[in-house]
Amino acid sequence: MNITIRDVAMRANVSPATVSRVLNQSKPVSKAVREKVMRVVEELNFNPNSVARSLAMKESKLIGVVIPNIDSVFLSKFVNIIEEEFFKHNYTTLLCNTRRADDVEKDYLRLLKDKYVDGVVLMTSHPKPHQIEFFEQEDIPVVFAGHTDKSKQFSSVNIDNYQAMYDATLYLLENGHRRIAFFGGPLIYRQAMERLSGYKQALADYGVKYEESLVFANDYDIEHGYENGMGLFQRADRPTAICCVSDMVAIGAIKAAEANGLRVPEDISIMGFDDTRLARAYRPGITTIRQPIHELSVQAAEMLLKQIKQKEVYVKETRILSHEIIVRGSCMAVNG
Amino acid sequence: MNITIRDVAMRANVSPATVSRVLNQSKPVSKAVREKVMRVVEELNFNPNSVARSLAMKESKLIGVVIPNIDSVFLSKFVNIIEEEFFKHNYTTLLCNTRRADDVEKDYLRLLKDKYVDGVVLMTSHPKPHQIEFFEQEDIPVVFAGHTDKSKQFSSVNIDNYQAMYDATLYLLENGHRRIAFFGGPLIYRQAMERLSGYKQALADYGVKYEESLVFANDYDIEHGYENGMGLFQRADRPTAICCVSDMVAIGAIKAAEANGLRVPEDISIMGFDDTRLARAYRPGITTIRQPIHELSVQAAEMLLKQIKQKEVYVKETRILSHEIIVRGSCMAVNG
DNA sequence: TACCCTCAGGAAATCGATTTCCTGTACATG
DNA sequence: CATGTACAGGAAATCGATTTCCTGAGGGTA
Repeated sequence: MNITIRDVAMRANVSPATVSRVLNQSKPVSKAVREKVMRVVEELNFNPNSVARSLAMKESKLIGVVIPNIDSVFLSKFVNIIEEEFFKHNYTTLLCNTRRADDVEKDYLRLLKDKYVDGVVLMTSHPKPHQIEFFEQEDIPVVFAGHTDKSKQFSSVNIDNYQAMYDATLYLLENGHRRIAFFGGPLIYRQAMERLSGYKQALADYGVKYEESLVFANDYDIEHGYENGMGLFQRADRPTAICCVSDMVAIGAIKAAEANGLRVPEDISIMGFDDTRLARAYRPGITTIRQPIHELSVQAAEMLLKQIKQKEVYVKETRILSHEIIVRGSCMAVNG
Repeated sequence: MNITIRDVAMRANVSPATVSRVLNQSKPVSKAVREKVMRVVEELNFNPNSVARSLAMKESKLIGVVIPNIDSVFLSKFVNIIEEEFFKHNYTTLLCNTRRADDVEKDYLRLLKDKYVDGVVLMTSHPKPHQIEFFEQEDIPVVFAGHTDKSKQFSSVNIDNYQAMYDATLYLLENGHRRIAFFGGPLIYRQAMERLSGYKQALADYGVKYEESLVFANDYDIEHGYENGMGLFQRADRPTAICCVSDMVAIGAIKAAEANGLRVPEDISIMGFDDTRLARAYRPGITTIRQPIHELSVQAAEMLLKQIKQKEVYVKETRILSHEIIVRGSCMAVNG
C-alpha cells in the first residue's frame, strides 16, 4: 500500500540499511549510491514512516504541553507562544488539557510516556504528588511553568507570586488605601497561598490590620469576582480597594461594583493580575500585575529543548522572571 | 528498562500473544489464564507501548487540529471542547497552530501525514487550494469547521454566515436604525465575504442604500475595531449603529465610541459576533450573534470519529448549525 | 474404539524503520 | 608479495506490539 524503505531499497538495488544511512547521514555512503538512492526517493515520493522510526529510535519529535485549561486567555496565549517555539525546532505539540481533573492528568501522563514524547511542559501552579512521582520515575525531560520547584529536582520557570502580590498591595497602600480586600484563589493552590502571603505581609509592613472578612478564596473566574463583590459591596464597612488574583476576577468585581452603584475607580479601586488582553480592552483599563507571559513561554521552551539535547549532562535550572505593575484606570489614590 | 508485553508473558507463564489477547479481547482466553495475566499486568503496572501498537495496527490515535490561532477566545474554546471529545474516545490532539502562515500550514499537513494521524479537523473559514489538494490526494479523514464545503467532497460543519449577518443587520433595521456601519473582516476570507453579503442584502430588502464609506474590511481584533471607530465617529454623518464581525471588534468600536464622547447604546448601537465570554463580561453587555461553538466542536468531533470508524462506507456530510441573536445592552432602538 | 471438531494457546511473521555486526574489496606499508 | 587497515554496504537483530498459522488436548458422536 504505502511506500516503505524496502521499496526504495529494491528499486535502487541496495539494502534498506543503506537507504536509512543516506536519509539520516548516519554513516558515510559513496556518492554514486547516495545519489541513486536520493533519486529513487524523489521518484517514489518516499516519506519515512515516523511511527516505525519512533519505535526504533525511542523518540517522537513530540512534546506534551500539559495545562489545566486551554479555554483561558492567559493559558491560550502561553500555548500559542510555546507551540511556535517548538515548531521552529521541529517538535510538534501534543495538547493535554486536563480540565483540572486528576484522572485526566494521570491518563495524559501515561499516554505521553507511551507515545515516547521527547519532553513535557507542565503548566500548573501546584504539581500533584502523582505528577512529581511520575517524573521522578520516568526519565522524561520536563519543565514546570508557573511553579517554582524549590527542591531543584526539576527545571522550572515562574514569577515570584509572593512578591508580585506584595507589590500590588503596596501600590494600593501607597495610594492611601487602608481597607483593601483580597479576592484570591482556592488555598489548595500553592500560587494562591503565596499571593495571599504577599498581601498579608504588605499590610503588616504598613501597619494595617489583616481582616479576615475582607479575604475571599475561590476560583479565578468572572463569576466568582462578581459573587464576592456582591457580598462585599453592600456592607457598610466596604473596602476602598481590592486586590484580585486575576483580571477575570477583577472584571467580575467591577461588574458587581457597578451593580451596586459604585464607580470604578472613584468609589473603589480594583486591581487585576496577569495583564491579559482583557485588562487593556476593558473600561476602565485594569491596573494589573503583568506576568511576562511571552518570556515565560519562550524560556520554558528553551529550557526544555536544551534539556532534551543534553539529556545526560543537563543541570536543572530555576528561573524567576520579573513582574511589573501596569497602571491603567481601575485604581486611583484615596481622596485623589 | 521498560516493561513490555514479553515481561508480562514470562511472568505469567504464557506467550505474548495470549497477553495481547487478554488485553484486547481479540480472541477468547480461558478464565484462569485471563485472570493470571490480569494479575501480572496489575503487579507490573504494565501499559502497552502505543508506538509499537500504532505500527502494528496502522493507526496512531492522534488527531490533528489545525487552527489559525489558538490565542483567540473563540478558537481556544473550540479547541477546549473538541479536545475533550477526542480524549473521551481515546484520541489525542495534535495542536497545529498555523498563525495564518502558508508555509506553517503546509509543513503541518505534511507532518500530520508522516505521523499517520487518524484524522484532521481543519478550522478555517477559507481553505487554501493546497489544503484542498492535500486532502484530495491523501486518504486521511478530514472535517472542515467554520467553512461550508459546497462541493460535497469533504465533510464540513458551519453556521450560515450570510444569514447570520443578515439577521444581525435586520435586527438593527427593525430597531429603527438606517445608518448602519459594517466592521468586517478581510475580503480574502470567504467568511468575511459571506457576512458582507448578508449585511448588504438586509439593507437592500429594507430599502436602505448601501454606502461604501460605512464599510470597513480588516482584521478581527480589538485594535482594528478601535481604529475603524476612530476614523468614523468624528464624521458628521456618523452611523447610529455598527455590525461588527466579532466581539473583539465590537469592543474596539465601543472604546472608540467612548473616546469620542459617544455613549453606547444611547448614542450608538454596536453589535458583536460570536458571543464569546467577553460579550457577556463587557459593560455594556454586547448584543451579539451567538455561534453555537459547543455544538460546532462536538459535531466536528463526532463527524470525524464516525468517518474514521467507517472509513470505507462513510458518506460526506454538510451540517449547518443555527445561530441566534443574544440581546444584551450594547444596542437599543433609535429614539427608544 | 476410532474419528472429527472445537478451541485455548504457542511460535513466528509482521508492521517499517534503525543499528549492530560482519564481510569483502581496495589500498597502504613492511 | 604478504599482511594490516579502512571502509562501503549487506544480513539480520531490534524496537514492542498484533495477528496468522498451527498444534495438541478434550469432548462429542457413530
